[in-house]
Amino acid sequence: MATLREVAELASVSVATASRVLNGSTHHHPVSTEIQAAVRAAATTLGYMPSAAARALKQQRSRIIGVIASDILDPYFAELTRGIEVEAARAGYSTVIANANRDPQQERTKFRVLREHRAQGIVFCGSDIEGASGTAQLAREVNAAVHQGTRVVALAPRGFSSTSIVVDNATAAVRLTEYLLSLGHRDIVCIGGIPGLSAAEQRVAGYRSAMFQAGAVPRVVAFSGMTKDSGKAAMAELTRSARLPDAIICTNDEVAIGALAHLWTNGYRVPEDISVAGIGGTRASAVFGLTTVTLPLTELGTAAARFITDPAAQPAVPATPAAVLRPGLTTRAGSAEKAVPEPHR
Amino acid sequence: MATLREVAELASVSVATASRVLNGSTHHHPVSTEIQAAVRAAATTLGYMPSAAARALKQQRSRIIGVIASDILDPYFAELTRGIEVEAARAGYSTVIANANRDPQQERTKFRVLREHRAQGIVFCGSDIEGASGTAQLAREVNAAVHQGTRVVALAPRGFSSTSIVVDNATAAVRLTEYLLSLGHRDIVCIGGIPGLSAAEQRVAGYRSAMFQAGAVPRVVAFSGMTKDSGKAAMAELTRSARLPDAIICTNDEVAIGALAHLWTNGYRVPEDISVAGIGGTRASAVFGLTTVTLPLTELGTAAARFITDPAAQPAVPATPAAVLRPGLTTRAGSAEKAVPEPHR
DNA sequence: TTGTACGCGTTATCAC
DNA sequence: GTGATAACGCGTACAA
Repeated sequence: MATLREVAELASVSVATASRVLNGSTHHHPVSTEIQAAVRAAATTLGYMPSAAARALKQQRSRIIGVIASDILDPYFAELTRGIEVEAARAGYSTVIANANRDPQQERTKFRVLREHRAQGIVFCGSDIEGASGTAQLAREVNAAVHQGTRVVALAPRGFSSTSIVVDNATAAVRLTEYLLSLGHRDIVCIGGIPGLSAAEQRVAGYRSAMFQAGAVPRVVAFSGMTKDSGKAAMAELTRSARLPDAIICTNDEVAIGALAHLWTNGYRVPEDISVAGIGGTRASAVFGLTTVTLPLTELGTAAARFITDPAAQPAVPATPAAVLRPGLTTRAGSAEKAVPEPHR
Repeated sequence: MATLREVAELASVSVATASRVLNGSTHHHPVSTEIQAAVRAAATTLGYMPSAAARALKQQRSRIIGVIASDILDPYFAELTRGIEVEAARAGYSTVIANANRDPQQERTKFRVLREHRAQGIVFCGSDIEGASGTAQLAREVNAAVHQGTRVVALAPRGFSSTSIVVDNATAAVRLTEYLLSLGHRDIVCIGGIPGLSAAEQRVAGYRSAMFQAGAVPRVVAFSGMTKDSGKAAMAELTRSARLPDAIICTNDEVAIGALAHLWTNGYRVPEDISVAGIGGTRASAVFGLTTVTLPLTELGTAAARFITDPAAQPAVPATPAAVLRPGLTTRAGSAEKAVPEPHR
């Protein structure tokens, strides 16, 4: 690939001039029109493309935002990622997305690579798994990086000392459970998600506390995953048992959609036979008319990106946008059929 | 961030020695055990992290694979991306994923950024939109890059001269249509997708030709998008019309799932009232038991990544894996209820 | 076994 | 307005 030097030679000017024309501040450092034309022509014929590596080396910064997504196949993270990406592009930054497959070891690797590339900031999408092999080491490494000045943002509960922009998962689950109780449901079962996953645990805890509060008996099943597949499997298990519960609360929308898939493809009617609800508010949930708590995914991503790109926002941590209960078609219609804003923090 | 020089100074050795220790070329260039320990200790205390920029500049290669995804929210591309990423990581490469939002202008921008970073190869996930503003320019730029030696792989039909690993969309649609006809359906409607999108057009063309072949009348509706939302909207439109068709063929799984969402949430029974089929074979399609043509997404991604990471595969273009018809629960059970392998190319 | 010195492509600081 | 030239951090011939 052609270098600046070659362009300069072809245009019979110095590299400095070529640099000024092609990458630089012609405004602060005027170059005559003819020479500008000559340089541009040379660049075109040579197919010149500036080297990001050389520029980063010289300027000591990268204009790169690193994103470590727990599972890029989960629309929850895909939407977060998209929010980050849009805002980053607006500010002239490139986004590097790395998929960690919910594996702390992979998170560590990706984190290291991103740091080697001198990413200006690194965003973690997805919470940690307590006790998983590598979680503690990752936390140590992140803490060290933060201490060194790297900007790290967590968009989910994390056991390290980064900036965090996190919704209140427990409260979201409480509101959702209260809503289902208000519809007259008592036998409400919760499908659990991944054991140890902080966000899931918080949601389950919220469900439990709301059930206790109402004098109802909580029942949590199927700590098996956060995907449609695991939701479907959990629902299949439940339908095999003697009596169907009144309602199902799932730790996220994907699990809920998986549960719906099982019910629909097996002749059950929702919500007549059973109510189903999720947490997240992904686009998919809207398509299925799922009752859920919408978390402001795009806004979370935007806030994270802005925190990294905006040098002025140095100490200020962006406020967490509110989660909102969105009643849908998958729960029996009730009297409390209105959106309940949930401010917090 | 600490540099190699600082590490060397702290360990009282030369930068050359420090480099040898920290980059593991110790095998070809032995360093005494004590000095190794000293260097490593210094690196740890200083929190040394090698600069990818400096290394790339020196070594003239990046170990980066760039991926330009048409729509990261579409699981089709997410699965492709994941396939690329896994194989890339296996070979010690980092994957940079860029989302183009189906916009040729954004594709151009991302492509340029990836080239500036001297990505060793760039993979396009998603086909082009004929006639869209920017498509022609993008093609010109890609052709120039290819001509210059950049490895570009397209995983969907594209109007430029890159390597391409593409499934035969037309044949996939033909097989699917023939299958529905074999079930006794005659009034089969096709939901079209995005106008001008090559992959969608090819699939629609396959549907049309199979219908003509059987003496049936093709009807294509709703060229509005490739998302669940657009599938749902198209289905809503169809259910408003006088008579429901026998079956629906959708250009991709997302649209089909959107159609199913409308049917299920409005009391229709599938496949009793109407059959629905998609193309793609994403995980989501399996969860819903959708009849579809499975395209080997992971394999496509793997092949693309391997083509880029493996220098030996210089001229050889990987063979395209086969697409397979997968009858599901969303089409009336018939006599031809077996998977039909579809070899091609 | 260890050290010296050069260059990768770019930008910034000078001088002219 | 334009041109030399010195870094930026690293890897690697080559020398010792």
